Amino acid sequence: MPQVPQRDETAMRQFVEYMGRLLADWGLPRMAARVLFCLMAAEERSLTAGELGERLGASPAAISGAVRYLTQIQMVVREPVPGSRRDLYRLVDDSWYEVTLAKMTLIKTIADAADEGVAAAGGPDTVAGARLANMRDFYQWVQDELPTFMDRWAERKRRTR
Amino acid sequence: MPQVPQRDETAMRQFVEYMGRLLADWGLPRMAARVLFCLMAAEERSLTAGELGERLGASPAAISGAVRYLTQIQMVVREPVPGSRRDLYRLVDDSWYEVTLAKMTLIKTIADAADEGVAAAGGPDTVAGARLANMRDFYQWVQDELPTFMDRWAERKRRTR
DNA sequence: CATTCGTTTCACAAACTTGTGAAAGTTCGG
DNA sequence: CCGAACTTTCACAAGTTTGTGAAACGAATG
Repeated sequence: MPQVPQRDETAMRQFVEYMGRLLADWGLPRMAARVLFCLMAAEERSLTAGELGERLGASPAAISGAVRYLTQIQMVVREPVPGSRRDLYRLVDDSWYEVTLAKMTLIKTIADAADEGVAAAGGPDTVAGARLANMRDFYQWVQDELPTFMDRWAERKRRTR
Repeated sequence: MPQVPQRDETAMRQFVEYMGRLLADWGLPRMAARVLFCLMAAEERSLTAGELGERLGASPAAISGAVRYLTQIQMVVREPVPGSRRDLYRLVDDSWYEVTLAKMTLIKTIADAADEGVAAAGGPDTVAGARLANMRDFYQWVQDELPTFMDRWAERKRRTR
């Protein structure tokens, strides 16, 4: 007889902490990353600030700051519950797809900055200018190709659904 | 008569600082980022530690730490000069392409971690498990597509050369 | 073999991040 | 309205990161 899938709470807590650390390296504030994966790991569709604090062993203040950040970058939505003081926090669908796209805006910034550098160097025919132009072209190209790249994921997901 | 391209030292110094800050946000140690762009911005093919320190207004100690880091991640090579105490530091060609690829290994790590999460959640048929499986699939797909993506850049560069 | 120039190492100081406790603010229930 | 339940804000403490000065180290030169 097949074993019914069993949730392993201990492993889950470890997972949340590990993933939190990974995404902290990626640039998210640490507590925000932990809250994010607490939501990812929850069987519930949404959690209150109190529940988050309890599960993570963090103070209400820390949770407050974290969810503010996460709603700011649109990975989490706040859902006020009518007739209650608690707000519910829910993950935004496809937020991973979105946040990865958002991260990529930095690439455009880098390409633009490199272009400034080319000008300051005295144009692309100087030694430094050529180096910088090369860098600019690479990141510009990545920037241009990204939308198509991401569309392919949307396409694939549509097909396998 | 066309104006000869003129290097603007002031703009260049600003560019180095600005780009340094951008890449510090990207995850590089700040001083390493500044050294990197000091090299990018130089007309010379390579610079000594002393020159780097002078141009950046940083101590020898700081330069030492920064170049150690940069050689570690293979964005810079140290070229000892025979019959001299000074080492020269030179940018590695195509290092931007390379470093971007290297950055992407984190994606694989994230996909693997997400897969652990699916198991801990009790499989992809649980609510949390399905969420995590979705995340895993996205990053796994990106990971799989990246080599092809980067090959297209190499291809394009070959054509436009 | 001593001197000098250049680089590296180490301990410490300054600045920044991050999370907590406590108090204030808000919203619902009586 | 008053009290209770949550949440947010703020000042501060703890932990990290980052760069400096000083001393040690190593290599070339006379």
